Amino acid sequence: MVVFAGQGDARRSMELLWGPRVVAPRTGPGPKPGLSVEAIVAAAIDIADAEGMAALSMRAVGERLGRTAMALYTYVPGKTELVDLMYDRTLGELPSSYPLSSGWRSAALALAGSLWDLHLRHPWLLQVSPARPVLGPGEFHVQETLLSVLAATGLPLPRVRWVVSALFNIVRGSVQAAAESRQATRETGQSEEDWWYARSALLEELAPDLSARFPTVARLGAEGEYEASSSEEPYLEREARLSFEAGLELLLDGVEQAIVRQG
Amino acid sequence: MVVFAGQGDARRSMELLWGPRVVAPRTGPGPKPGLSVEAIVAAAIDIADAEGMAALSMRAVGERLGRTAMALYTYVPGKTELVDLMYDRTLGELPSSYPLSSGWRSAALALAGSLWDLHLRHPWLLQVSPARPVLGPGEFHVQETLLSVLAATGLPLPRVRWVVSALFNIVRGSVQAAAESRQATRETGQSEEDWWYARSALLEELAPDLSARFPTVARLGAEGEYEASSSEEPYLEREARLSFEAGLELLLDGVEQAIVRQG
DNA sequence: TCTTGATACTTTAGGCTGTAAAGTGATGGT
DNA sequence: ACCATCACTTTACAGCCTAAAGTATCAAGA
Repeated sequence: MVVFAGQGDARRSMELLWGPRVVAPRTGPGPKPGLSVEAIVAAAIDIADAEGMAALSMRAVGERLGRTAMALYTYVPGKTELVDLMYDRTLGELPSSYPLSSGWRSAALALAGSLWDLHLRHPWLLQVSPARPVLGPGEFHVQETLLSVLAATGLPLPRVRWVVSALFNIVRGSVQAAAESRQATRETGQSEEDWWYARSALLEELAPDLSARFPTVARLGAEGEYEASSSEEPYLEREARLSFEAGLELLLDGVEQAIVRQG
Repeated sequence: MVVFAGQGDARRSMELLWGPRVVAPRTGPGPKPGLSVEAIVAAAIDIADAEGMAALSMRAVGERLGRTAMALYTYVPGKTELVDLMYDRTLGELPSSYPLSSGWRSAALALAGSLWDLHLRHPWLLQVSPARPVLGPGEFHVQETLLSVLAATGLPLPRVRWVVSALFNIVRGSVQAAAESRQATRETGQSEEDWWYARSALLEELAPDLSARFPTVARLGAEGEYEASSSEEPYLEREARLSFEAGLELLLDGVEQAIVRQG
């Protein structure tokens, strides 16, 4: 059974999120701190970037900093809060300037691209789903950036929020496909081609009536212009990016129409 | 370091996914099986539905069936495969019939609604992100349903796939917000109102310059017509549903425009 | 200068997890 | 009657998070 943070822990979390990131050196008795919250968060992010969220343990973070796992508890209340900090600090990386001089649409496209890049650099972001919003500066920063760019559509702000939410979800969903494919390739050491080849052989054998049961899927597969990844970009990753761009354009077309309608 | 399934395990997984769900009673020496893969999967789904993915352990599933954890390994290779089965069987629940008689748009809306309901009934679906597609009958069923409904737009199938992907992502993203809010309320025992109240007081205290740093967010909060949940539906859940519906309409507007454009 | 108390960090320990390996006991075919 | 087979349990182990206790280091007060 998971134990949840009480009132006091909530305060502690918020202080870590919003407090000063460079702490004044301690005065008074006792040894000086050898670490800092920010150093711990940075180390944790490095691990998650390089080896995935599954490899992120307190031991691993401690080891990377030359300490034991328990040493971290001097700085951070627990793993949950550490992950919240990783999440919020990483969101804070999103570039904030998207010139509206060539219109809101191109600004929105650029912003969506930044979001995509951010998630591809830190794919574990997608596995971190705080049960409730973290309410840290990074999360506010992302919301502010999205809202302010899309407010340039001239739509009323509550509707802009819906657009923001749809855009955000399209980005996250499609980048997830790209990131997972990349991670699977790295971790299994099996290329997409090998994986597909083995799987489709198995499918053929175990479900020979596949194209009768799922005709549209089969038709799509048959029409598939698979063109064995002529470029560097792996097939699934490319597919994910294309579907991201296409879905985004559709959404923005809808937004444009909404603008026209309301006059 | 995570160890990944080799070739043989892939076969075993696919057999479990595609094989007959009612196994013929064994002949030959030895005791008769007291459980079945389907019973185990059903028990696991029950646990995940009721207590969340974090509460799903092999011990818990075994206990629910009156066995030890290890008994399950007679039927299922490991927890990974069990989760894949849960995922695929649950996707198979999606209703498949969406009459196109009143047009593709209303069919698409109904289908999106079904997807939303399915995810709200089984919120753990969102936490299960198989590194690569499971390729089970349930997954195919969902793809087939989505593709066949949206193929009625008349767009070329590859473009339909992009629409499907965007629609799916909008549903998943917004239902995630709803599900997480619901889960947090259940697990913490703290209502949304209490949570917000405590948090906003803390924010005010720790980040007094909030509305200067994030003016658009602040403006949205100020214009907020929070109307303290007059209905039964909690605020965040209602917000999530509204944003789902609005985002979906925008996307479908974009699709309609694409149809017109291509003539 | 010696003592005191605060504090960074380590050690130990406990309860949880998934699952490998070995043991148990019932069953049906020979 | 024997025996191979197979469902299931027991035991064990490595890993996880983290509570609690112990240790070493430092600054200030007596």
